[in-house]
Amino acid sequence: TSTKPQPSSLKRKGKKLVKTETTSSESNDVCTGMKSKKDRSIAKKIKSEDYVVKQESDSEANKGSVEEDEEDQWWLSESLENQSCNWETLEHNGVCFPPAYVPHGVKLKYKGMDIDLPPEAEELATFFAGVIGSQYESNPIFVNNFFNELKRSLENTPYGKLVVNFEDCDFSPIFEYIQQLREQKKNRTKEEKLEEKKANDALVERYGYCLLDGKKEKIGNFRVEPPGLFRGRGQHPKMGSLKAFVPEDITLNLGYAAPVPQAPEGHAWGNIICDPSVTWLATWHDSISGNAKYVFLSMSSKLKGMSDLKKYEKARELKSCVASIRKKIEAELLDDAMPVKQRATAIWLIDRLALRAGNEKGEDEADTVGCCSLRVEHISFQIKPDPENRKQKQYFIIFDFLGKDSIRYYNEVAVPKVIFQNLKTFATSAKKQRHDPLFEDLNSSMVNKYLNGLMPGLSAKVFRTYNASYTFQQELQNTPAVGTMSEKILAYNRANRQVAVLCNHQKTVSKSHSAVMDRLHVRLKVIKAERRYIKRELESRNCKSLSSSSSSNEESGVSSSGEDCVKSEVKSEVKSEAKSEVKSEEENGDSLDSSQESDSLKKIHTYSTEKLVKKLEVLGGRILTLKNNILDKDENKQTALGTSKLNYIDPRITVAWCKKYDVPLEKLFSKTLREKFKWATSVEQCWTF
DNA sequence: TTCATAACTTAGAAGGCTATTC
DNA sequence: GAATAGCCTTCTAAGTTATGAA
Repeated sequence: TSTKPQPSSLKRKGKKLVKTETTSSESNDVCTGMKSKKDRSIAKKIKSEDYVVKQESDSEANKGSVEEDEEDQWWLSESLENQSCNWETLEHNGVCFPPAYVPHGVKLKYKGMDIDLPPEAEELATFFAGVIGSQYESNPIFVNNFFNELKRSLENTPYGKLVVNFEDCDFSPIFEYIQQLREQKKNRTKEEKLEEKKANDALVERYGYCLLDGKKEKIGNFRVEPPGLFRGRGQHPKMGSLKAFVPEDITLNLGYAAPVPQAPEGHAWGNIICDPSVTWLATWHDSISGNAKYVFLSMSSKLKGMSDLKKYEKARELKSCVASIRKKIEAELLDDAMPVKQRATAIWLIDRLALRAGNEKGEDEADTVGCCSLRVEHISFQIKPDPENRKQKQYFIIFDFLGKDSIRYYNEVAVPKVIFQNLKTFATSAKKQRHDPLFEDLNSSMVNKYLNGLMPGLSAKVFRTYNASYTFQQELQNTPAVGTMSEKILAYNRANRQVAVLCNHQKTVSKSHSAVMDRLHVRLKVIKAERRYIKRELESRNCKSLSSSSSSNEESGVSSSGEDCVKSEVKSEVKSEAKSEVKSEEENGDSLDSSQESDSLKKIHTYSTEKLVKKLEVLGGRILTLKNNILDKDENKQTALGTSKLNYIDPRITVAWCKKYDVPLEKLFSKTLREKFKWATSVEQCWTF
């Protein structure tokens, strides 16, 4: 009999322990003889909890004893040292398979002829009909790859030689069928929706959680990716190819004593291993790239939380030594050796522009670059006179390239002369062509190796985290000491936006953006107009009280005093403003409904003066909030704030800021974010990055 | 040293859900 | 109560980095 391998013997990659596959029903006994005392006690606990872990509601989860809560607060006790072993026991129910394809029988038309497709081809055609209306439909790479797949699926059928031209294919019957299904889905009854929710909840209950060292943890992506046409970003050469689902390719990672879950009917797991040196629960291969895909724990889990905390602590460590690192890099910019000069210049860009490292990419991937993989064609040079001192020159580099996800990076940057000269040398040396690499003596692993020598654990991406968090903290200093909630949140979002701009996090402007902005402007005008009506009403009441003593003067149009002059001036100004307001509303076609207008006017006349003054205050507040809202929205139309909030900004900065400015955390972090950053919520308001 | 790749983080899009508006 | 907007979550593509083998 073998003895249970200790985790330390499993830490090296490639030395994974392969378990003998057993099903849940025969499970627990198989390894009994190998269990340690601790394992046995955990196995018992797991059994008593019925293994299939139940989803707790928020309130139920919070009912745990103080002892349990403290146990959950790993950040108070766990060491952040690198550990070769991520867990001692791990149990889960495997992964959730996508439903098998059910043929619908709707025909493809080819040259007007009905084609009765075999199931595989029909599934492919249905995948394609699913992208009709999207940008992929008209993308020649996508269409070509898809059509090759379709032809391949028809090779050994009577249609193999008939279906040869994509242009002769008519997918509209299948498209219409899909639309019908979508419509049906939209029009589901309450009962149907409830039924579906129940079924989904059951899946989440079965597959959505695992037991890691006896503690229930949420799993991130327990559903295996369903088959479909690959939707690569940018000009990906493989887009439109079939991304297959191969059930037998799935490997599960389970604790040594854990029961092996039953594979779905008719299938078997590809492999079962026990490797506590990794955090994934299941893996398979992507049929397009051959790359591994994994099932990991959710971001609210202890393992992910620890990894996050480590990341930010590493960035803080960089903060403490960034000055000396920069000094060293600046000296190396002038080094005679080309590899050193190139490395220093690249690191300067990674640090100051928050560029990604930039690994080399393959032929079968989209042509995107990062710092080390920049090519001559991606930068241009410009020298301008310094506007403040015409005798001085300003040196500019214009960056224009496609970065991660084929998002364009365009930036005109004023740089020190030495950076300008270095880049110019790199771009023009050895008769380089446009498509040649700018840093031919450099790659990302050389940069990282060097950085690691300057500070243990330092790599290119730590600069991005450090600069993002540091910038955010600095920008937050612009928060008004005294301000309304909306002003504070605007300040927060502005700081967030600075970071998003630095990291070049973009989103496509929504189709409805301009319409939404128009509507907000109209709403603002309406409120302003209402405020003016009230002001006018108050003015006239004031005047009436005055006029009782000087009505003759007013009637004759002659003011008895300078004060009256001013009042009438204000009055006429308000009148004309209100008029122009209404006029511009009419021009926009969005004026107040006339009945509404007169209603609100009527009401205003019946209100007491005190009530009107109060209403005036309320409207003032509303106008301010709306103005901030408009500003925020417009500045934000193209910038995605979420990515930096999720991955780059140390959440402790937000927590401390919220405490300092008395802003509820819920205003800034969604439920998932609060769960993810549980470890950050206990910091004091004086905490700094 | 180079190459391949395992294992993880980071990323935008899509679609669902919910609050708001009419 | 329906329509709409926008927030939030899910999905999975696309990066980075460390490590082992050749």
